[in-house]
Amino acid sequence: MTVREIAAAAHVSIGTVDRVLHGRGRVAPETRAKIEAIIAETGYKPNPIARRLKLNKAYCFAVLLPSSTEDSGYWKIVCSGILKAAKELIPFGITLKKIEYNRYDPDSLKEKSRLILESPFDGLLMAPVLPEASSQFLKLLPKNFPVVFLDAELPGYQPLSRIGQNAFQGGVLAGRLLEAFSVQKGPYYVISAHAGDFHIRKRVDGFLHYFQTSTLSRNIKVFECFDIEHKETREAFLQKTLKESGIPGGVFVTNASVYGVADFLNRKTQGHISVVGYDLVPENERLLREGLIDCILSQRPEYQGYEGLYRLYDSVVLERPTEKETMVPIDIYLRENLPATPASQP
Amino acid sequence: MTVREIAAAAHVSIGTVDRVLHGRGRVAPETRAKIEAIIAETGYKPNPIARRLKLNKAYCFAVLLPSSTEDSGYWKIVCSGILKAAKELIPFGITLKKIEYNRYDPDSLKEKSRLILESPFDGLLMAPVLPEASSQFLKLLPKNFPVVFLDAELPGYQPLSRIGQNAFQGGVLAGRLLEAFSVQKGPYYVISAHAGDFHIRKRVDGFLHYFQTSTLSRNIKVFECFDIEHKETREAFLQKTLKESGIPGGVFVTNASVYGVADFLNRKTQGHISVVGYDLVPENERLLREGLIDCILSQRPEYQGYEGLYRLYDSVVLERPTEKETMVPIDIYLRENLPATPASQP
DNA sequence: ATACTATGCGTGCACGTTACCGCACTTGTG
DNA sequence: CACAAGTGCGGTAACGTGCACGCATAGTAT
Repeated sequence: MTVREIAAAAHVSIGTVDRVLHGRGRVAPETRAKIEAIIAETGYKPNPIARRLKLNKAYCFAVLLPSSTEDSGYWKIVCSGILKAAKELIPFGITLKKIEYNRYDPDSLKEKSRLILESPFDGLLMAPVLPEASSQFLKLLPKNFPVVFLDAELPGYQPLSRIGQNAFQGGVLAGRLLEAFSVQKGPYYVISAHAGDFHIRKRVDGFLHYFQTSTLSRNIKVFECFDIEHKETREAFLQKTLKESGIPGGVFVTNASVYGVADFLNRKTQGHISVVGYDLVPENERLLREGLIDCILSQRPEYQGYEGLYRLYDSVVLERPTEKETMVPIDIYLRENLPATPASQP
Repeated sequence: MTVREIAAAAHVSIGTVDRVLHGRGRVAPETRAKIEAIIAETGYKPNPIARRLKLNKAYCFAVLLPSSTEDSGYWKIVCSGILKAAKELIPFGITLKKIEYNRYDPDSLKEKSRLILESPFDGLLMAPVLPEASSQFLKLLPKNFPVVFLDAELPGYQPLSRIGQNAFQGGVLAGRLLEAFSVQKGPYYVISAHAGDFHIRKRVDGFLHYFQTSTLSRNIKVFECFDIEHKETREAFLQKTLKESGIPGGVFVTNASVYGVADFLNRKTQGHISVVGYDLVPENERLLREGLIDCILSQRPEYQGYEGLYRLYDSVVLERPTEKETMVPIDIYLRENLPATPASQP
């Protein structure tokens, strides 16, 4: 079905059909009704290809993520997914305006926000890990501006779409896996960075919940380590913790910084302490392969980035309805299912 | 960059540029050289949107899968992914010709192949689970005809693309997980259906390999159960096996039929026997939730179908290069990370 | 000299949509 | 009655590509 066919069926010109379709200009009520009837009846949808060709508009999407080097390289993986999608979308007129901020510094986000607002853009892909600064920034955007959230959420703000994970359930699963893989059952330590983050808190809650509901009763201690990515700080913290609280049967680290903890615990102490952590960043993958980490939970960061940009494209360019919220499955990685492991036997 | 711009730069008309681009008609050598230089220099790529609009060709892709009801509904999930992609691709002129065959009957595949060949099609998406019949069918297609394989592979045939999993590694992982989750360590039974299938054999090999290389020495027995999807046959087989070989500490079922085994073992016998199996079909999901199955390995069937159709689209319609082989990660599902589990706490 | 062919290239239409211009005709106003 | 303003609608030029038709010019044969 084309505008031309509709025009023929209604005995009018395509110009008139166009006016009905786009609500511009004036059309006699009866003509309008006739055309609308034909449109409804035939289920006409404008050909997106012709549409794109004619409009020939370039779209610019802003991408606002924490720095690639932060969170142990987690955001770099998200970014690679975004760039993969962006590359595919080049012929369709999509360009990116990518800006990184410092996730430890709300002022950095504010500054970068200003930078973003300087030039116009048609959609925003962001990870709202700094709730307040993010909220403030979003207030500056027009109402219903297309925004896609990755990873985190922002209570009170309803974006076009959100891609993330059930963090509470991730914590529950971490509990289950730590219990399954640890040789010495408890005590378990939870080591948490970014404890202010909404979804990090949820992970801790989930972990505790697992041991509260199961018949197992384990001694669990929750610690918070500031600046966990900094080696000296981290090791001093671990040293102190082990000294004061003793050696645990297992440890759950709530984010991608688990490799530093596992490295310290399983290289510097005797025996093996089971370690479960989050996110398959390269360092974690290495330690998992070496057996210093037992298990990594993951939230498909590359997929999140890739899919996130496509959501914007679908919604803004193709004007298709998009899923409001997608929960990414919680992936479990052991040494045995690391991606691209050269199989021991082909 | 457009043909018109190239034409202007070379001081010729777009017709001449077109002849150079498509190698049709005659062009003076020096004119050709000049145009080719400009093309190379500017990295001109025809606008895929304008191209599609002009060509306005309808494409038909054939889909050849085992019946949706076979393999405990596994193929239905694959299919849902394919249909999701097909729906998205409707505005781009893609239609499907979907034909199911009986995976237990090579003659059925032969018959359906004939049916497919009756009308023309531009690409083929298939799961070559019946190696010989599949090979014979593929011989009838033109050389370099675009074919995408899902799930299985066909030694000796190089398709446009293949999406599948490292089956051997899946078996290794199954060994690791059964060992982790079983209360009573061994003996372990492997129950295998479709033992003739290439990748099912690989799973068994991987499982055995895990216990050969690890320091654990477990008693492992491999059984084959024909017609495992049929309840009476299955239960008779299990009855007999338990009687002759005793109660195992854990069981690995090499395909989606694991729910029937788990149901029998953990509902009809005392205590809990750990069960690890393959593929998150609805029945397996239910038993995992109920705790009768401990762990399910999965190969993202929906993604495989979705991605498979997009590979054909990318290659045939957009004429983009496609990845030759993609290994899907081996997903691990426990009760705690089942998709869309309503979280115990929001 | 005329007719004919080969060569190299320009031109125009089509794909379906959008956006705008402006023509007829009606109605209002003095 | 003249003129202006308002109303409804037709026509058409792009967007960039693909494809076919056909026009000049030059070379060759009759």
